[in-house]
Amino acid sequence: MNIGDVSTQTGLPAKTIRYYEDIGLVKPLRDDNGYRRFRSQDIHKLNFLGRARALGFTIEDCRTLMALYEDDTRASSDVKKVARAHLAQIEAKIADLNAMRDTLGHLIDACAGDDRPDCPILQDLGGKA
Amino acid sequence: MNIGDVSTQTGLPAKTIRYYEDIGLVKPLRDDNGYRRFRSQDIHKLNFLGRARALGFTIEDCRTLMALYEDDTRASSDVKKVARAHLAQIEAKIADLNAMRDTLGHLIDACAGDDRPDCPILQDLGGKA
DNA sequence: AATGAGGGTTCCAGTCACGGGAAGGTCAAG
DNA sequence: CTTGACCTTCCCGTGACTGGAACCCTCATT
Repeated sequence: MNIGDVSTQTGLPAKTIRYYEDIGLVKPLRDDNGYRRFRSQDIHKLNFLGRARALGFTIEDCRTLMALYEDDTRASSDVKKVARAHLAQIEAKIADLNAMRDTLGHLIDACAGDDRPDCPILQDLGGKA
Repeated sequence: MNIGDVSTQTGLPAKTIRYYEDIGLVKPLRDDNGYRRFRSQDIHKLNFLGRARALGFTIEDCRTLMALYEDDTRASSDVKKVARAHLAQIEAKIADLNAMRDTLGHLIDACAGDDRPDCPILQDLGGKA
C-alpha cells in the first residue's frame, strides 16, 4: 500500500505518517521507485498511534506504549503507570481550564457588551484599579 | 527600573519580558549602558499581559486587548467579542479533555495493573481485537 | 590593578507535533 | 506525448517561550 491509501485508511495525514517514519515509530519498506510500501503491520501500528494520540498521549508516551504493546512479557502495571501519569496531566489541565472558564465567564457576564467603553474585563486585566 | 526588578515585581521571567519587547508589546527606554529602563506604564502593561496570559489569551489576543485598553473610545462589545471567542475555545478544549479523561479513566479502571501482560488499555489502542 | 559576583546585553538553537510549499521523480490514462 | 495525480526530499514556519553561549557593566574586595 502506498502512503495515500494508508492515509485514507488510517485517517492520518501523509505528512504525519512520514513524520512518524522520520522519528522511527514506523518502518515501512521501499519500492524500487522509492515509494514507501506499507505492510498490514505498519498500518496496524499507525492505527495504534492514531488512537493513542487521540487520547492525548505524547509521542514519547506512544513510543513507550508501542514497545509495551509489542512486548509479550510486559507487566500491565507498566502500561497503567504511563496511563495514570497522563491522566493526571489531563486532569491538571482541565482544572486550569475550568478556572479560566469560571473567571472569564464571570467577567463576560459582567460586561455590558454595548458601544460604551466601560468594561469590567479590561478593568480586571488592568489590575482592578 | 531594570529588568530584574521588573521581573520580580511582575512575576514574569526576564526572558519573557525581553520577548514581549521583541514582538512590540512593551517599549521600555534604554539607559546609556544599553540596559532597558522600565517606566511605571511599562510595568502596568506587563501586569496586564501577565493577567491576560494567565486567562489563556493568545499573544495576538493580548495585543488586541491592550489596544482596546488604551483606546478611550472603545466599545465594550469589542472586548466582549474577543473574550467570548476565547471562552468558546476554552470550552471546546475542556470538552476534548473531558472525553479523553473519561475514556482513559475507564481503561485505567479496567486494567489490573499487575505483573501479567493482559491489558485492556493496550487492547483498546490496538483496535480492540 | 586584578578579580569575582551579580547584574545586564545579543543571538542562536531547541521545544512539540506536525503543516505548507517548492522542486522534482513516477505512473496510468487519454 | 502530455496531463494530472501521485510520490519523493528538503527546508521553513508555527506559539510562546526557554536554555545557553559569549560578551559587557558595575561595584566591592583582595
